Amino acid sequence: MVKLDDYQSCLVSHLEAYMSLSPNELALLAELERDEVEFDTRGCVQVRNSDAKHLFVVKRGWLFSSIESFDGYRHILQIHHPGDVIGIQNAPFEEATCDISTLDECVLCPFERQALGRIMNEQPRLGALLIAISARDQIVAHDLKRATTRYDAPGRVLLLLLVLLHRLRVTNPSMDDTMRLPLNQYDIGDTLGLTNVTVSKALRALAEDGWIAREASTITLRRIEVAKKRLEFENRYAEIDTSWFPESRGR
Amino acid sequence: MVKLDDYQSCLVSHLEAYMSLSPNELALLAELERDEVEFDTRGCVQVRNSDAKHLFVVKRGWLFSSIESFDGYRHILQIHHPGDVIGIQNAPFEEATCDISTLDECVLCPFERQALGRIMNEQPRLGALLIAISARDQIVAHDLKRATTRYDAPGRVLLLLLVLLHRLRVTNPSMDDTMRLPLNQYDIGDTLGLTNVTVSKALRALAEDGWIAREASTITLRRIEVAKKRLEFENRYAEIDTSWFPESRGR
DNA sequence: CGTAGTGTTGAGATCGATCAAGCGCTGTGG
DNA sequence: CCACAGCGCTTGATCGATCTCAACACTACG
Repeated sequence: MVKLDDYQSCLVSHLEAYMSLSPNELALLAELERDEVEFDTRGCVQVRNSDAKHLFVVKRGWLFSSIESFDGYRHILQIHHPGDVIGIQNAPFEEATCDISTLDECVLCPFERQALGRIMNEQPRLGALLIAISARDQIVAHDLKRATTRYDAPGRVLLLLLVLLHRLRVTNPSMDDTMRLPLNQYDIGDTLGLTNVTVSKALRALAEDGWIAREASTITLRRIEVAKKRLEFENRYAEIDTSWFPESRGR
Repeated sequence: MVKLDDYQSCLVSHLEAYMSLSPNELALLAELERDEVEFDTRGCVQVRNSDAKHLFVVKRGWLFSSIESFDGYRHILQIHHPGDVIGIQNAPFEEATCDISTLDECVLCPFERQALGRIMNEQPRLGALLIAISARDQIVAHDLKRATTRYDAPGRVLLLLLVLLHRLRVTNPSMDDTMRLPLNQYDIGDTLGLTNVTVSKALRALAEDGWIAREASTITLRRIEVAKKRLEFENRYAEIDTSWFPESRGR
């Protein structure tokens, strides 16, 4: 258990990138982030089929949701960053539909699933935003799925890098084209339906063709605009249409 | 424009499979289904990047959401059945993120995106259920994505058939193991990341191995329980945990 | 100094894509 | 009634991208 009061809430930055929040909404969000739990690198946060009592706000660190088959294969469904809420799309199910693991040292804020119902009841506008962000993440997952069936290995890897960079920029607007990548090549492979071997070769090819520059676990993207066009990349993170949201409640 | 007042609403059957609805909630739903529009077989309902003003309730017929790349490839994201609401996961975006096309003669009920906000405001419990159903469909999409990267062609096709059968049973509880399949082999391929040729061979292999029986566009599944285990199929349609939903509003 | 985790490289095997030809059915027009 | 075109489906041959298997390099760490 660690207290990090000096951190500005990443969740608030994430949400305020799309909509400015009222004091009441901020107060409700603060409740979600009341408890903090620290997790080690490469640790396990949630096990599939266990009782999914909690959702999590990511305060620090990267995580991923995955499913492991009985023959040992792992499929990574989604990658989570600071400012994300994990578990909204699992809300329909009592038991966790996937494993959740850390890629980093992480600080998470667990909160009860009931809180989601309370938000929808008391501050429906905030509820709509959380739902919309979760829906946006699903669209991103669709984009990656399409790449998985349509592009070769280097194309898939490059698209994933583009997606990650644009996601990070939402909560770090000052970022340039360089990012730290805590995923190893097995992780990337399990996200894109490739093996670590193919990922290694794809990264090498991307570097040789001048799409990326690598240095340890840091990656710089080059020729981003060209890459976006080639891969038909759409930045799903740019904006969220809030025009249909219910009105903010005074209290 | 066609009136079909004698139809029991499939949307209501779909929702009541998971939660019984109050008169107020039913009244709000009825408003969504006020307008009816008929579409021809293999027609276009929505074009990507057009103004996504409407969501749709499916009253009759099958549809699919897809994305077409500029090189002509089509990727099918989701298949829609009577009783579905199309467009909830696109709500965050002003412009449609995908095309929507019919597979059948369809009857749809278009409604304004604002209505979703109103439901979340006035009947948050009903809003939560609609969101939960949309989230469930995303989990199903994840299952199919996993199959796409992990299983060979016959495995993918068989999993898709299992998914479709279980979805149809939600709104037709009396169904047996036979269903009409308005998808052609190109459609199946575009859903699973295969070509029509591979789908043809996969269906043939499945029939030879006794997993399915075919007759025109009708398919009967055999040895369903064994297939479920082999493919680690989970029936996401069985139940939705409503325990966290906000309370029903008296008015 | 040994071990575990990660990344690299190469050789052979495999599954699905591609290409191509042909079949059966349906609707249309002569 | 027949000829024809279009569509969906089938089947076979060849090709290529990725997987599998295996060996090895590098680093961190005890």
